Amino acid sequence: MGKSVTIRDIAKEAGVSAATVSRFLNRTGYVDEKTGARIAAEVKRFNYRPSRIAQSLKTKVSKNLMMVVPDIQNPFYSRMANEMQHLVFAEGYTITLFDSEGKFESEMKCLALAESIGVDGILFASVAVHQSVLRELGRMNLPVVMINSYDACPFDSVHGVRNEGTYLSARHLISLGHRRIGFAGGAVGTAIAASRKTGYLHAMQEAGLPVDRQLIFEMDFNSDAGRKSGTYFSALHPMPTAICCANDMIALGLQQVLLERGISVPGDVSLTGMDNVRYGSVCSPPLTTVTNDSAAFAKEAVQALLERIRGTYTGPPREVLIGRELIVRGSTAPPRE
Amino acid sequence: MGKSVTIRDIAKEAGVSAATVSRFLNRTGYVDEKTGARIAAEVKRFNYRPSRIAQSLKTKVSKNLMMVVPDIQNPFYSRMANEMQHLVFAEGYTITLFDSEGKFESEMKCLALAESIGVDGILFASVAVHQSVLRELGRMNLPVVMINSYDACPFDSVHGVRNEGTYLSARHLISLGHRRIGFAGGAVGTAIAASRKTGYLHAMQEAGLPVDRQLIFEMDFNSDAGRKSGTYFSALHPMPTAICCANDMIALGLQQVLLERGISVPGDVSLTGMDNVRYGSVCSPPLTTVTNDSAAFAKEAVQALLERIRGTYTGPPREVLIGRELIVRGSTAPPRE
DNA sequence: TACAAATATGAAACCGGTTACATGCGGGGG
DNA sequence: CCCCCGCATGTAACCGGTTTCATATTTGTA
Repeated sequence: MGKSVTIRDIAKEAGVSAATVSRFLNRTGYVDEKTGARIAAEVKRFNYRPSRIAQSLKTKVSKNLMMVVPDIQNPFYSRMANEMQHLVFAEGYTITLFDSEGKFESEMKCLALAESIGVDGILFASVAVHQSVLRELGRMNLPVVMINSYDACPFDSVHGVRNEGTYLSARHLISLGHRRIGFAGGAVGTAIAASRKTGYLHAMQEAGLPVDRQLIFEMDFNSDAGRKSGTYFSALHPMPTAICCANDMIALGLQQVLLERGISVPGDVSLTGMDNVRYGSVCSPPLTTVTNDSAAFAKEAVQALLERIRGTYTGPPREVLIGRELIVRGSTAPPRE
Repeated sequence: MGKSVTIRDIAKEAGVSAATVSRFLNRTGYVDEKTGARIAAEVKRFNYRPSRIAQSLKTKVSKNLMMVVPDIQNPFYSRMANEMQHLVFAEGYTITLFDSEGKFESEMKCLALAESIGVDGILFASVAVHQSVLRELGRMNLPVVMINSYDACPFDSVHGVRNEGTYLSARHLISLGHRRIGFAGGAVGTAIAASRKTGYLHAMQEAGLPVDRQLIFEMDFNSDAGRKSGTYFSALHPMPTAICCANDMIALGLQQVLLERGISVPGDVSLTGMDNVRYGSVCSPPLTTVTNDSAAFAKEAVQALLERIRGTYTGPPREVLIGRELIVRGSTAPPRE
């Protein structure tokens, strides 16, 4: 940081007191037009910028938010981060980035950090919210918005409509005529993985289709897990004619294994993902998927948080649901007769 | 932020002065063991954390760095961001994220912001560094590390070996026996795009192969541009037997168009990318590419910056080069006879 | 034994803003 | 003519730490 020109320097140059400069800059209280012009000139001349740190100390408002994500490399979160940063910047806030890697110990550390650096609020995205995290958040008594965590919590939250994503993609497969539909799930034990599995089961039951436990393979939300599930499904026989994946990364990994083994997509097996990551549309065949509109998540979360911070809204916790949409691309087709 | 327990609260409870508490917590100056124990107990009891803001105001050290990236959604940068955040956190620093979208006006705004919030240093990644940005950075007199910007600058910098990436991939294509090799380039006018084109040209000339201007298509660093270049190249005849792309996103877009048109990869056309983004390995065929080790970028940049901040190094600007490696996967093969 | 050095602590100033309070001046209403 | 109010500005305290300086006690040593 180093030292820089202070409000008293400006005051001296303009021949007024620091209080007057402050009043002028913040448009709080009266200041003569002539005086203001002099101050403005000195501010410009010295390129003076008030120290946010000094301001924060006095006003107890840091204009800084903490953003916690489980994996900034995941396109869903990096998109969200991008959007959030721009939104809050427009409102004069900065964002301190913290990547928890989904580990609850890191989340705890990050809360301690948030407290010591003094943020005005927290945008908290987590795949599985631990009780002690909730307790700590409660104790801190800070505005918080929980993102994409399906666990119940006493804070404002924004997430996708529960179970909807895989419900939409599975229903799409069913409507194409598939009956033996597999499911490649995410990390067992997380609320989000459970929700995605439920969507699939719901679609199956609604259509009166039997659920074969052999056709369900659960592991994790990344492409490695997708490859493993590809190995699993391609060893089955008969293979399912379609596989509903809990997210795009799984689907991409799975697709790669199928293609390696000469199993055609969607000729032999149809595939659906979920999240609509950028790369799904660039693959061959491009992946049928369901949107998970991170920009909308960002917008709602930021808005809710700022309303809390500003006190515009003080009621009970609100839950914002982000709708989803099926995007049909090349990886799905009717089953071969 | 709101109000919280202060050092004087702790001091009062422990029956000492604030100065003693400060000395104890920072291990600066003498403090009796018994007294220390009492202080420690109160700190624990009240869950006291010193206010970073107050500390910063007095010490002029914010323990906060600004990270500027042109596109946090680009896997190269999100990986880098992830790595950087963890590295600096381990050293007690936080990161304020700023996404400039590659726009120089945003970069300027961000520097003003950096100055007012008072950061200890800047990790500055940019695809094309504008003169006024350099001037502003110079004026600010802050530790800076420039990342991946090939433009000359008076700061520490870390970037890939100039021209190396596409040189490696083009040479690989040549060694497979290709002679008509196309090039799909990035945004004309940026130093990085120029460097990648140069690598390709260098490999061609070294091998004594003619450079056909028809086989060079330059546009941008994303998959849309890749699709456009796919349209361009597939309309050519004869088509090149291989195309060297300036990055993976271009290659993925290009590959998609080729496959849509029934042009086989690598049967009809071999394809190389560059950056080794996660998704390249999941596509089919998986993409032959060149690493651009963002974790290494992060490590070197953070280390250089911290050395400047700590004054461990005070010499002239240093340039760290990150080596690259060819990764041969399924998208390249010898040309069909 | 006496004096210097080491140990232990507190008072108060300071960092750079904001803000409550005091003050002075000019004009309008009674 | 006096009083009160709106305007304009200054003084000083304050936010929560750190740090300098002073002071007191203990320890070490000549």
